[in-house]
Amino acid sequence: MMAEAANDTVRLLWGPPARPTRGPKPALSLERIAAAGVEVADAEGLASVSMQKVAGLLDFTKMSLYRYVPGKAELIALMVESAVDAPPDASEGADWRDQLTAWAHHLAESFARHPWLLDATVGARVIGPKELSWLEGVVTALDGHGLTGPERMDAAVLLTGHVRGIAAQARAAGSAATPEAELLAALGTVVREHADRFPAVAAAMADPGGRDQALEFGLERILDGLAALIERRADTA
Amino acid sequence: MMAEAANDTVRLLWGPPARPTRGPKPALSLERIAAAGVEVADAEGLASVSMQKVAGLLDFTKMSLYRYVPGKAELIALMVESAVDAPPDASEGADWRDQLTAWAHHLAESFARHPWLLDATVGARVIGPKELSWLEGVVTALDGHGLTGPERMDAAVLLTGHVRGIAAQARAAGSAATPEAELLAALGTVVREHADRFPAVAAAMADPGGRDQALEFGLERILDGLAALIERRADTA
DNA sequence: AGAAAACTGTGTCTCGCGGACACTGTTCGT
DNA sequence: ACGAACAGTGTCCGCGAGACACAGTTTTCT
Repeated sequence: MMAEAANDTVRLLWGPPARPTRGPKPALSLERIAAAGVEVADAEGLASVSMQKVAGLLDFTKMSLYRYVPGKAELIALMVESAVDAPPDASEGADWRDQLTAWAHHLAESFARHPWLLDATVGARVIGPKELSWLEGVVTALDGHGLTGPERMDAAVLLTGHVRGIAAQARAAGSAATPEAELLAALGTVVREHADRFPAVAAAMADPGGRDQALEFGLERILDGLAALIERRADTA
Repeated sequence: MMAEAANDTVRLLWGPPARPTRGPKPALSLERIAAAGVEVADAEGLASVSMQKVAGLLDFTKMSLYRYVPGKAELIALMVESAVDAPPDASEGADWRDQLTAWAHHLAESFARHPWLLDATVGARVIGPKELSWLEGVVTALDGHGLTGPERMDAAVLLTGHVRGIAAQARAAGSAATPEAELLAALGTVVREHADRFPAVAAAMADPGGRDQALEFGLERILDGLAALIERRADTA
């Protein structure tokens, strides 16, 4: 039964548009539904996405959505596929390092545009074509530099994890007036109050320095590390 | 009002045990409640944690929990603090690289023991002492190697992001019979069926090679990258 | 000592959620 | 023309978080 659900989702994300014949023409479409869901999530967060709200935005009943989508999980999967950008195509001229840099920046932009993607892409789920093409981008960029298949996949996990971490941090710090900023301020207060127990963090937070370099910083470290490995492999080849 | 909630949570996680005087003695404690929550989450996942279930496990009414905890968010914050291990203390003898390696492995173990920590630590939230001490661990290990405060914090984000990514992947692949494995199998099928659109991923997945190296792989790359930076800083000093 | 105040645990209620199901109305293939 | 397949609706259920009023218990103040 869980297998059925997985198959349903796979068909929704990967299958053909599903062309039935008889009966009234559907007034809605997966695209419109997904777009409405994205609109709600962008405005009020993923937690506020409910069948009611999405249907209401389209001037339909909640239950009518179930004619298109088996359940909420599938709706969110569609929203992810709809909201995530297509990865930059691997410009053949650029070397792997430039390609991956562009890749990471584009992915970070997707997360910045739709912060709820962070919440929607946690945990086990069926992956869609667009999401998979991001993975493909990394693996392609690293092709032919002496790395094994699993190693290239690991590199993708590494890069994705970093961009996600940065996006999470950016969301917490972003848009000064949001309740999230409240929490960041609370963290600062707490650290200052307990500076004796957390001297290193307290000192590091007091230390000025160009902020907003977090994406770049981690990215450069990762790419340096990959470059070192690639060089080592080239030497021993 | 959101600020109130944040302050409540800070007080719960950071404040003193809160010693009231009058009235009947509380039959419960934050520790027992958090432990019960952890038990539910370990057994059935974070999504199954409800006030009802947690209260039932303690043979109490749902509403009695609200005498201890302002709401569900705070309960989960307590659960996180209760479930996460203490970071390894910075053995003075070891160099930063060994310290961070141990750090990453220990953190990964926490995630392995309590997979729901991945879900519980997404998004904006108040951070507790134990969680903060993990951050302190990284910043301390990197102290005195020419890195600025923000850079050391960025390194922590980088490492945390990686361990999280690995934990997420491990959870998806783990315990063969779970529904999660179903999804992984579905991904394999999909990639094989669309090998024309995703040749690099298809090839990489077909490529054999020692699996379960993902944590090590990314960690080595990150540490190599950090080592390169540290060396560069030492040269120009 | 006694009364008032503060606190704990409970029962009841509301609202919003996801989803099942039966029903009416529409459209197309035969 | 007629019946099958399909679209959208209304009603219903169970579960979740949380508000609130209440009864019982313990401390503190007069």
